[in-house]
Amino acid sequence: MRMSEGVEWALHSCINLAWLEPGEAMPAAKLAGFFSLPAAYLNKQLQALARAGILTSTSGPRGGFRLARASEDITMLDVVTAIEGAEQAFRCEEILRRIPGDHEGVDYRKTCAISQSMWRAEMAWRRELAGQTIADLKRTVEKREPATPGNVRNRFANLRT
Amino acid sequence: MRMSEGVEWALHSCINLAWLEPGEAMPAAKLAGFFSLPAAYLNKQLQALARAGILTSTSGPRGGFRLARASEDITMLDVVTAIEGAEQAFRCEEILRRIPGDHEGVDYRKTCAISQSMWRAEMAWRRELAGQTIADLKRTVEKREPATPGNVRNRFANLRT
DNA sequence: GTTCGGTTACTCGGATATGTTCTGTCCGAGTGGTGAAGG
DNA sequence: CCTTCACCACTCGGACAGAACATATCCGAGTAACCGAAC
Repeated sequence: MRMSEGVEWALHSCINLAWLEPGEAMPAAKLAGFFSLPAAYLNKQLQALARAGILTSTSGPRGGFRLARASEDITMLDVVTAIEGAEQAFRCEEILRRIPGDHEGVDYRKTCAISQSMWRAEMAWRRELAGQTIADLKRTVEKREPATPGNVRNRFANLRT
Repeated sequence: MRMSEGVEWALHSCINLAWLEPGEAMPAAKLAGFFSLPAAYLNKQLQALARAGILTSTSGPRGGFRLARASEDITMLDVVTAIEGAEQAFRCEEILRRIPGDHEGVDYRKTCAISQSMWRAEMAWRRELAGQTIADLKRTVEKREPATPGNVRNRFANLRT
């Protein structure tokens, strides 16, 4: 069970976008250059965020990506779900159904004790992620390193390509 | 992010083992036959549980697998960890380190705000799983369907191969 | 000076390869039971 | 009848393929800025 590395990239990029001027767009190539990431692949992750309604994309010169809504309204869970998909990590295959007998009208994904416990655990995980927004992360960093927003904007301005 | 299907198999098999006579061993082929699973592949998962100290294995006739300790002392987290490995799902690649500057003595896996939040979420997930033992699952099923332990033993007795 | 239109550079978006992990299969090493032979 | 021993079926354990997914790359469609010419 391994989470895609794209989640880390997406979260960092969202925070960086939150530090830009409101309405300012940043192309994927620059967002990738910030962390020396492969541009085309980060682009793919950002597309997923756009499809999920977290970012909006603009084509052409001075285009790029920007946050589709306030950073207070984007949770970490939103980003994780956009990249990883909405499905649970544990997917009950209902192997109980493979025992001979009557399984009519039974959904073991809901009734199997194992499935229920796994679901509870996953909900606890989601609850934690849903309780943390991009704005929260931003605030945490700014409190520790107040110079960060300025540094980020500077680095973007000086990035070649 | 997808959890191995082997986790589901392993948990169901552990519960089945808990319903056997104390000290009774069950070969992988029968444990697999119970759910019509591929025997060799389930065997592989059970080997992982044995390596983790959850099961003990015996070779030769009348051999097989049995629980290495009381079902009260085997948590769902133990089983998940045995199959999936001990590593976190989210693995911080420390992309912050790829920004020019001084990163001497900094471990972003511990200090990065994103990594910390992901870690908290994962701990919440683990806490849930660690709070549920095989004995708990067993009790839940027995309460709903008291005939299950007998049915399971019967099915094992009548299984060919 | 203003407007219009063509050109151009830029950006996203999806289609296409490559590598890694999960899934599934196979066969050999070791083990304990079993049964026949001998005392 | 009891003991001994060789044989054999059984079981795990790890080595070996195939499928699915994540990673990485490339190129085309569309768009907005820009520049020059005409009015």
